[in-house]
Amino acid sequence: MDIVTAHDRPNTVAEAIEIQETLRGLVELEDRCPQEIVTVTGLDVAYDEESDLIAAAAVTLETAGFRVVEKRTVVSEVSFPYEPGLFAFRELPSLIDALRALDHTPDLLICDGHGLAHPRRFGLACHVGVVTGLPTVGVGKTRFIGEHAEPGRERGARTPLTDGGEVVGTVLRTQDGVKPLYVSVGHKISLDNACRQVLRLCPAFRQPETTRHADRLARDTLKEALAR
DNA sequence: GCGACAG
DNA sequence: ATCTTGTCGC
Repeated sequence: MDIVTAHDRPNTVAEAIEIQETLRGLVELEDRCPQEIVTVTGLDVAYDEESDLIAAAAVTLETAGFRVVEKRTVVSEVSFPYEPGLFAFRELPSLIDALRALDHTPDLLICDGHGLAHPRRFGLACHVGVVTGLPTVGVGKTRFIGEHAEPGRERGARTPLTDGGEVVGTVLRTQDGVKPLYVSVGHKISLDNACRQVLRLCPAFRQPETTRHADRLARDTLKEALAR
């Protein structure tokens, strides 16, 4: 698929923050998802502290049946340290390369990190969305910012995630009794639709099928790369 | 100044 | 993210 916007590689924390402040203005909040979301791509990475290697995976599924239709992986060296609020700069280069290698452009991207639920309202999901021009959803496993009430224990239960008086995401229970997921808008999708899609992608487990596939593929790819 | 802090 | 055994529950 084509990548519409080039992404900068900052050399300092201050530079990275500056880039976020600039790109945040490009996030589109209007839902521009197709009526029928046929394919969804899950993104995830795996790291190796010793070698500084990072393996990124992009797996595209058909929403009807969750069949894998395409998958790509990329192994490279990390170029930015982990910094809360800036970790997009660590994963972005590899993720974008994996996406670029896809033959078909998906209808939606599911990211393993927050979107608007970020200190500067520009988490990984927003960054991926702006760079690809595609609708993206941010799915976090733990809270980063904001406050929220505990959602009911049943699948589908949710409570708003608020920060500084504004709703920045939704705390969504994707299975009965499991820890909830933190869903937030990345780009070109409404929070309501984002939750609907995430719930649809979680028919049996806590995490979306897309993320589960990408997570496993990234891990296996890294292990294979380290074995040689 | 003291905690909190996506992956 | 990753390091890790046993163990509770379906």
